[in-house]
Amino acid sequence: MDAMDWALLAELQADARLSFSELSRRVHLSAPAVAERVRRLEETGVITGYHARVDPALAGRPVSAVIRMNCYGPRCILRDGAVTAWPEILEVDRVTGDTCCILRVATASMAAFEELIDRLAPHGQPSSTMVLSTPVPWRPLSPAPGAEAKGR
Amino acid sequence: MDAMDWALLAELQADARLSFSELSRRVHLSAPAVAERVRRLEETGVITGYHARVDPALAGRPVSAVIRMNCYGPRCILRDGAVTAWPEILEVDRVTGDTCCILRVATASMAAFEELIDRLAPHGQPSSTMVLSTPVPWRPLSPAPGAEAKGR
DNA sequence: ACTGAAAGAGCAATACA
DNA sequence: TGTATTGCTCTTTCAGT
Repeated sequence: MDAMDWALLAELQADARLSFSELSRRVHLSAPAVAERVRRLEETGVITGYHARVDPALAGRPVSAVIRMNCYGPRCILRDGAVTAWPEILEVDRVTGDTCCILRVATASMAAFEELIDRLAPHGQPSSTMVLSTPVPWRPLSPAPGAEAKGR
Repeated sequence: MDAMDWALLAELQADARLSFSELSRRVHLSAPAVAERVRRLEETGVITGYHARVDPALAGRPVSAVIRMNCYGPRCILRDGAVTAWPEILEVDRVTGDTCCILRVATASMAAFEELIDRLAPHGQPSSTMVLSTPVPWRPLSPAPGAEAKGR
C-alpha cells in the first residue's frame, strides 16, 4: 500500500467506472501498471467490490432508521441468516455494549417500518432511532492520519 | 421506475463496472435503451454515484466504531463543516431521540480512536460503541416489498 | 419508447524492452 | 514498469418501427 495505491483507491472510490486508461492518466502511471495494481488490490481484498449507490428515498424507501437490537441469546438475529437477509435491512454490525447488533433499515412507509419492528421483536428488544437526514452519506477511505506510505 | 429499471439497478449495485453492452445482454434490452435509462436514473438522482468499496481493516483502519453524539446546541458538529470533514468520520446521520447524530468512524488504532473522542468532546457528549464485525456490510436496494412496478 | 446497424473512438491485453 | 501494437469492444448516433 504505497502512495500510488492510495491514489488509485481515491479515484476508484470517487468513480468506480473509470477505465484503466483514464486511471493511468490521472495517476501518471502506465495502463498495464494500473491494471496490475488494481488487480492486486482486488485479490488481497482491499477493494471488496464496485457498487452503484442508490438514494433510498428516491427508490421508494423514504423511511430510514437505525435499530439497536438487544437479542434474546439463542434467538439472536445474527444466528438466523433468514432475518439478516430481509430486504429492509441494509446493514448489520455486531457491536460491544448493552446491545448485540445495530441494524440500518429502510422501508417504504411508517406502516411497513412498524411491521418490521413487529417481526424483529421475537428475536430481541429493538430500540429504534429514525434517520432525519444524512449530512455525510459516505466518505472515501484515505490513508490513516499519521501513517506513512509503506512499500510491500 | 419499472421492473426494467430495477433490473438495471440490481446489476449496477452488484457491479458498477459493467459496460452498457454487458448490461444490455443481461437485462435483454438494446444497448442504447440501457444507456438512456441509466442516464435518467443518474439525472433523477436515483443513482447517486459509483464507488469502489474498501475494507477499512485491510486499508489500515482496524478500529471501527459507532458514536452517538449528544451535541451542545450551538457547538453541534452538524453546524461545523470542519468536523464532519475529518477523515476518520465515514458517515454522519442526523437522528431523532436523545442524541443529535450518529457517526460511523474508523481509526488506525485505539490510541487514534481515543484521540478522536477527545476532539469530539468539546462539541458534545460522545457515546461510543465498538464494531466487532459487520455480518452484513451492505445490501443492494430492491423494490420496496409490496410495491408494484409502476410506470412514470 | 425501443431496435438495429454502422461509425468511430477508445480500450484491454499482449509482447517485448 | 513503460512503450507499442493489435484486435476488439464499446459508445454513440441515426433512421426506422
